[in-house]
Amino acid sequence: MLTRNMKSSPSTPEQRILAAIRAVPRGQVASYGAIARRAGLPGRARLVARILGRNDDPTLPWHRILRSDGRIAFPPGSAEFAEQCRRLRADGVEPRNGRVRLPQDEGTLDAALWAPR
DNA sequence: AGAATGACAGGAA
DNA sequence: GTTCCTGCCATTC
Repeated sequence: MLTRNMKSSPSTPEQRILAAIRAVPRGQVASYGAIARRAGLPGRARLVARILGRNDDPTLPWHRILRSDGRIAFPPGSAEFAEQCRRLRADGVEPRNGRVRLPQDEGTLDAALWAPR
């Protein structure tokens, strides 16, 4: 088997974060912090942001990731902001003044179901 | 090595 | 319910 790094984890933090993002179903959203949690990296919300910024995979549902208060992370009026609104609507999610309603139990139930092994 | 930066979070005002 | 301010983490100057 391809053990890339003998003394580090089987999958890189980045890999797990990307997996957690891909796991968010259409019509649902999640915060940066929630993604980090599900990836087994609590407190690394800003790492999630960094990954997304560098990401180039068009199939990645990046638009489903929002700030903890449900607000879109891009500056209002920016092209990316508009694009994210558009893609959210395509998912059936209606952004209200740049924000959406996100799940109330992001840190509890999800964390349990996504608990790293 | 120290300071600045960023697709953030959480509690205070 | 919002806006502000401070704390955090990792990366880049």
